[in-house]
Amino acid sequence: MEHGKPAGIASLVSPPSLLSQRGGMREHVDQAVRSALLAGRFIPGKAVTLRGLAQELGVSPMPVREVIQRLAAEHALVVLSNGRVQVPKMTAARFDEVLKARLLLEPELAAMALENKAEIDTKALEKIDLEIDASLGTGDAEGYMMLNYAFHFRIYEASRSTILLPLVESLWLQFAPFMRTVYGRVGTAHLVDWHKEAIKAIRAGNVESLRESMASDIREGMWLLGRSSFPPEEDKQDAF
Amino acid sequence: MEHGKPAGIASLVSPPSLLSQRGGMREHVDQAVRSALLAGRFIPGKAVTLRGLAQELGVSPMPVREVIQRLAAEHALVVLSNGRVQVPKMTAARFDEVLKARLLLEPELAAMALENKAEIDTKALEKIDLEIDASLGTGDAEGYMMLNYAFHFRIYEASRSTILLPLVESLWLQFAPFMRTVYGRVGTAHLVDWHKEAIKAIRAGNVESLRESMASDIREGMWLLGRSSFPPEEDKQDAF
DNA sequence: TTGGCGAAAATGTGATCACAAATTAGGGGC
DNA sequence: GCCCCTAATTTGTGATCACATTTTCGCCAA
Repeated sequence: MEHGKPAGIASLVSPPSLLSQRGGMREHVDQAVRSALLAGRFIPGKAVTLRGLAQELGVSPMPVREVIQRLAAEHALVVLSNGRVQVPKMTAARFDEVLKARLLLEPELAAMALENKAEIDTKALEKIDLEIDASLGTGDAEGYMMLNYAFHFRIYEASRSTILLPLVESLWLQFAPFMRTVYGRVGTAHLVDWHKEAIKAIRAGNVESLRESMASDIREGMWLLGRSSFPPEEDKQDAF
Repeated sequence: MEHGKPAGIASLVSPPSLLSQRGGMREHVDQAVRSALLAGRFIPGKAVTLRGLAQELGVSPMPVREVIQRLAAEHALVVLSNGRVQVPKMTAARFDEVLKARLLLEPELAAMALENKAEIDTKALEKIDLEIDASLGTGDAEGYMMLNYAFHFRIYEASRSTILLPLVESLWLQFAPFMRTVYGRVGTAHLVDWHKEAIKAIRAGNVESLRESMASDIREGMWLLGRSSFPPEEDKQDAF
């Protein structure tokens, strides 16, 4: 398995705004790795090393250790039995379950968000959706993924949820890296979304319509991924 | 706010079986704290200190730090803005969401488990249910909670789930401490469960009946908690 | 070229230290 | 008694170190 720098994680390093607070370094590393995961800059199966990440982010290995444990708890990273850390590989079973979980939780979250309709900036959503169309046109997979994330979570955050929302975030962290690899193979051209229908449902205050728009968006977006082939289990994810 | 030792966390210290492996200390601490949380030996709002836990478990603060980050990522612990760590307090909003999430996920998990019916040891479930009745009779709240956890997850684990199951575990870690405080106030006498109906549904292979049994069990078990009063928001969970 | 053996490098883990920030305790003045 | 200010203690954070294990690389023989 070839190694190599995890491809510009440090690219989106936030200026030292709150880095001098308590846990500032950890927060910095956490956001950097999370963004990288969600944007698909980490390839499934890729090894993640403590000192590597630390050097790349310009911090000591210490905050990186804590962040890795944190992300491992959310199953965004896996710690093999030999201690090595890597981005988990997708399997057919895992994929089916992620789809099921998303369909259970995300429409519900959207419905909850609609109860605080005033907090949903549909104008901003339209802007994001336009940028999504643009990124699809240029084939910018990474940009598409971040924008798609922004679109969904701009809605979900209006739910003021403290339980369901973190669960869904964990799900996104888990399938995003795989998503990226598929887009790298088949491109983003055939992608269609139900964002415009969702915005319409929000404006109309139609909960049921919003639920169905989100469900359709998830189902069709994931369908493209599901038709793709899963990595062969050359070596087991972890040999206990 | 009074302090005090977190009450016998080290009680269930496993013998040094696999403690010399990689990450052995961390695994040890992780299981100890998780068990304590699920059994309700941590009271919501209680401060959890790094050095305190470390000394109690006979390890250096290092593995404790990683475990705390791990549990904080699952929202089983919260890291305040000043760095202090505590067991999160329950609020009405959080409680409603936990109930909603449980009703969405756990019946589904039980249904998935029934697809591997052979892996569900109904004989063991009956034994656990008997012990639950016994613990209710003696008012052993801590024992009841661990047995109730065992009952549910013995079923769920048959689902071979790698996505939904961890999400549900995160939920249990979040409401267990609160559950314990309520039992401490109102006792466990009025507790009724649908475990016998669930076992019957499993034996009959009746998926829909199992779903409803689990939903009823969750609803009625949580109803007792919901009627209880939530801690007044004397001080905010976290002052940013 | 290929397979395997041994040295060298890399990696995670646990421990310890120094430091800053926050909490707590104590004492003095009102 | 009550409040406020200061000192002592506690606590989390980041850094560094030593070590065992693992992986990787280089070399030699078949």
